[in-house]
Amino acid sequence: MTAHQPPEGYDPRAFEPFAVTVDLAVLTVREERLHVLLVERGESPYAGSWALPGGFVLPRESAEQAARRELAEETGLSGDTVADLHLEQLRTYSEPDRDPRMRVVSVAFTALVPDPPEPRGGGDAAQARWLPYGTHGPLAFDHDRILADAHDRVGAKLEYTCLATAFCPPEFTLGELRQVYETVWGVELDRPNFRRKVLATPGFVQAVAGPPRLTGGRGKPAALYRAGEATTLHPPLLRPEGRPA
Amino acid sequence: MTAHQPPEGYDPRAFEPFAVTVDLAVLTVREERLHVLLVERGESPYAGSWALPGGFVLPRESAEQAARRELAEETGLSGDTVADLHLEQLRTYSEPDRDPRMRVVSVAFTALVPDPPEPRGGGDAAQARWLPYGTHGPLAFDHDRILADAHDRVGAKLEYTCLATAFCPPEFTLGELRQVYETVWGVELDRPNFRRKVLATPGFVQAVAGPPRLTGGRGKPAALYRAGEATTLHPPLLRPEGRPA
DNA sequence: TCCTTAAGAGTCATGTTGACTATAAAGGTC
DNA sequence: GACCTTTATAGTCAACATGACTCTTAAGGA
Repeated sequence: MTAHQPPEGYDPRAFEPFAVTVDLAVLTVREERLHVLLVERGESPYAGSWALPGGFVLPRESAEQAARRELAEETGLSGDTVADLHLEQLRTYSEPDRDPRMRVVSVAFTALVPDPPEPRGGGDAAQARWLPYGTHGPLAFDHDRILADAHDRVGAKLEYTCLATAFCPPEFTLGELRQVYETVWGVELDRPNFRRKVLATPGFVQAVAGPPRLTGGRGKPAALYRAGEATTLHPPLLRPEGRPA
Repeated sequence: MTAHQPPEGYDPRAFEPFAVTVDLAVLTVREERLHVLLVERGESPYAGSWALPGGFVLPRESAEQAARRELAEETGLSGDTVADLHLEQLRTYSEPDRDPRMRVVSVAFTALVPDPPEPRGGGDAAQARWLPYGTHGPLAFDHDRILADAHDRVGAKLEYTCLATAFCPPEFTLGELRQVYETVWGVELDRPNFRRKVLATPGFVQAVAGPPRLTGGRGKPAALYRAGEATTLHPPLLRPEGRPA
């Protein structure tokens, strides 16, 4: 078969059509734990299971537009808020039997959100909720794998990009930033070394003028920072041990 | 719209269906230049332009299966050879108007091949050819962007994975491996430092017993190595300057 | 025989990292 | 109020990795 030329007599409409959907792995750090946004399925298949939010790509939108639209609908976030979120294509899942009902090719996205606003279901029934990563049972469809892939990807990208700031509110302390790394990687980092590394990387964070902020309780107040201009880290901030699987 | 539940009255078959295709950015290093496998389009749109090889995903195959099948068909490589190639999903391109004829969502893959066997068109007309990267005019559809994304991705992955060995034949010299880095990154690397770094990374390469091989002409014969067990580089082998755009 | 090319061994100064120590500034407890 | 705990922030020091080199070896070509 030649590139992009259907074989003789091929008419895509003659086949059972492919449905194209988006799935969203929306992650946040809340109370020192990684949380995922999930919806509970009401119907078969997988009725009663948790699933990643998502939905069909409409005829005139791109997969990314569909992802932002679904995210707004399922979380009740405003369009402006959703427009600013860090949204990144993860990969596409296309196994023929991943959905028992029909042929569905799904473009998965990873979204990172700072302060987790409690979601409210959109106009319709499905209630989206934040659950601690790993505490939910098996997810519907191949969503366990999608979620695991998203976690792997985010963990890897923390090493060589400034992605961690996407988990933080506009102004944050270095302790909060360190907490992001510790939570996603599941390790403890040395405070002074982390601080030295972040401040030595030009453009990672920029100091905010003004008084330090109380950390919410104990300890010495911490200085505030904003995300900087840089998007990549050179050299990278590597995980303690070797790379995980 | 609730996750994976079509809205009321929604029937995917009622819409113009989405076609799902794969596009392949097949790269190799030949004569110290990066080469891309391209096919010449015979029909409108973009008749006469070069395009990435690719084709439709059939109803019962995954995108990756379709990619390997298309690759075998368009290069004339045997199924076994294609089965061993390094094939990696790049990302999915889904802009509504990327193909003027119909709605086509394309899953792009990057394939890395070692010694470039001159391809022969499969049973059908399209002649696939290796062209030096950048010497072809504008490609059909959004393939310039796909190819650029593939190049970026490969360049970045050379830094922190053992991917470079996928460009090399089963047994290779460190000079050939260095050539891969230099060609993809477009820089010159210091020979002794490159050697030290590669040999110091456990599992990157393993020495092959036996006599050294003549490099094909000048210079001292070089020892041969095979790809090792490792898949990631710790610490990474960073590009000389900062990261490119 | 001499020149050129590339492999491979080794040196040295610099930069980065991991492990630690110490001090400052908050809240909590008795 | 004295004292403990917690967290931020400033340093120190040794191990390690890197970039820039030099030098030797072993091939082909003129």
